[in-house]
Amino acid sequence: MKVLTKKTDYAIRALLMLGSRRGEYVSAKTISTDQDIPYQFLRGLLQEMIRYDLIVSKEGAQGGFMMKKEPDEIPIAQLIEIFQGKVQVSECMFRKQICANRSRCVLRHEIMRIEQVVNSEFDKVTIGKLLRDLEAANGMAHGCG
Amino acid sequence: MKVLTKKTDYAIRALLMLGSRRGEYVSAKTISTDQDIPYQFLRGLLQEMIRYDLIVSKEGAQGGFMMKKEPDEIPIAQLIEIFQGKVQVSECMFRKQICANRSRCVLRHEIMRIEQVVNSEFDKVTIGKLLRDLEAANGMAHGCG
DNA sequence: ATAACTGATACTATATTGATATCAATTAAA
DNA sequence: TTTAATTGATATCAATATAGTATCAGTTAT
Repeated sequence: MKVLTKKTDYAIRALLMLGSRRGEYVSAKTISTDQDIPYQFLRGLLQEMIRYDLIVSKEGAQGGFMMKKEPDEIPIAQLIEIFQGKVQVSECMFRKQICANRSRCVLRHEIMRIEQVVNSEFDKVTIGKLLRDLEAANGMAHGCG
Repeated sequence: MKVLTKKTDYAIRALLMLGSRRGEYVSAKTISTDQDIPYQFLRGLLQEMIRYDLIVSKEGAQGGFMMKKEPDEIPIAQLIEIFQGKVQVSECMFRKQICANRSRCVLRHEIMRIEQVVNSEFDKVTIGKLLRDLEAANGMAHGCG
């Protein structure tokens, strides 16, 4: 079970790069080369992130992409939602048996509870937090592990 | 993002049925009809669960499947692992940048931490627990929600 | 004018998920 | 002892999701 798909993974990496170079426009080509992300695939992801107001773009020569939102205001939960759809553990799996009427369904509650835990974990980790972790790691004797 | 696939969902329902009729052999056909699970698909799932020692089978007329393990010893984490593969948030997404050497990678740690939280949640919910929830729900004024 | 860019969109390939079909072997029971 | 109900094993197929490529029009700094 893969929790993060390539799309989300690439998007996070692109945002980390933009986050570390705030105020400049960074081209898709630069991000693609630097982060080793397939160029056209990345273009699509960047467009999508514009639609969600996470970044802005500038067309033409010397154009590129730039962070719009604060890094701390971008939890990876949001990126997962954008690129993989809302986290849903399952539809009420017990409907056929006892859930003619759903809201009191204790089993559903159990499942929803997990859903919330998972989501809240992904909410805690923001691009801002990852950027700070990254800085700290770079400060240390280089190479990790 | 769908956390439980049909396979896992069906497997849980099948186990709940076997769990509520312990000591008897229940045929795939009965489970299929009762739980509205595609027959041949279910057969495959049951075979898989035999391989993992969760259930046993008896061939021939009046044959079927029966729980082998204690319901409390079957966390849905295990079913997810069997039918969807081990939960892995992602490969170290930052390798290219700083993770020539992985084990000290703080970012990787962040990701692994979430992985553990998610897994531990799915570990807490066992077939046994769901069976008790189910009983409690059936005891209440029928229909939930 | 031109080269470096993004916007938009269509397309292809591959993998995963969900489902069906078939036939041999086993067993309870008529 | 035949038959119907069943599992074991395996092959195949369809639908969907994921990953990646290609193309062309429009914009802008130089």
